Amino acid sequence: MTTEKGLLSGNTTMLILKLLEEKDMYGYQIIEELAKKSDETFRLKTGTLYPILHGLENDDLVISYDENADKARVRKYYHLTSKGKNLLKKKQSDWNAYKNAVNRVLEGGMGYAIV
Amino acid sequence: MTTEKGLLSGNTTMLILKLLEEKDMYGYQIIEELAKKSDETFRLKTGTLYPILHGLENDDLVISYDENADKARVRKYYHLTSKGKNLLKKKQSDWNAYKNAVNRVLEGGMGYAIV
DNA sequence: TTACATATGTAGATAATCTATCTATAATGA
DNA sequence: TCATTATAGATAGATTATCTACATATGTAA
Repeated sequence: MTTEKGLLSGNTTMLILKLLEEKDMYGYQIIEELAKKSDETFRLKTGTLYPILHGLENDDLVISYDENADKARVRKYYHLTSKGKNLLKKKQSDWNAYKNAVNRVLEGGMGYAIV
Repeated sequence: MTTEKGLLSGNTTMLILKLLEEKDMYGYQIIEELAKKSDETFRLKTGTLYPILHGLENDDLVISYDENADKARVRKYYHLTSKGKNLLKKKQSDWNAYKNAVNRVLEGGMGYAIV
């Protein structure tokens, strides 16, 4: 009944794409940057993020490449493709429409004027 | 891959409670009013709305009563309880925090200044 | 040597919403 | 009169998103 599961609900992909628009990042870094920028409101679980990244790569919205962090450790960086940029644009526009519609309902207005 | 299932994702209950805060309504009316106020952005499916209303009643967030629309037809009106009003307040505050966090990420800022 | 941070990953559970279907009556139009 | 649409409420089952929990492995600090 709590109803507030993950808070993110639906916009996770948009936020990930947005971060990758600014610069290439690896998974762990995405989690930390998103937490920082949202002031800890969003802290993705690995079980949420990695499957999403794999799905994005599978759909050619991002491409990945490996880079060595130190001798033994390898980081998997993700880069936004132009297809991914287009999806991001669409998702941002959807978000704005959604946000505005919620606000209209919460502001209790009439929807349209009765003349 | 569409990712945009219902658009509502998570805030349906808040929007229903908000409408009921203004006046008592029956299910069908909630669907129409929400569609009107959101300029058709949100048009709840009956399979979404009625289970939510039953859940709200079960949790004492709303109470229902029957009223005759005409000789044969009965409408089931829902009334927001004080418990429901409190939940609405909390959900509105959660929504604002969420919305602001998303906007912070989309505006591409730093989250906080490095001094 | 214990613990924590870094780093990636999968399996299974849960919750929210949707699709699809069902039952009825009233009103409208052909 | 017959078909369609609007009104009104409801449930079963599917889908999807995200979570919890686990698994693996290295580097670093206490």
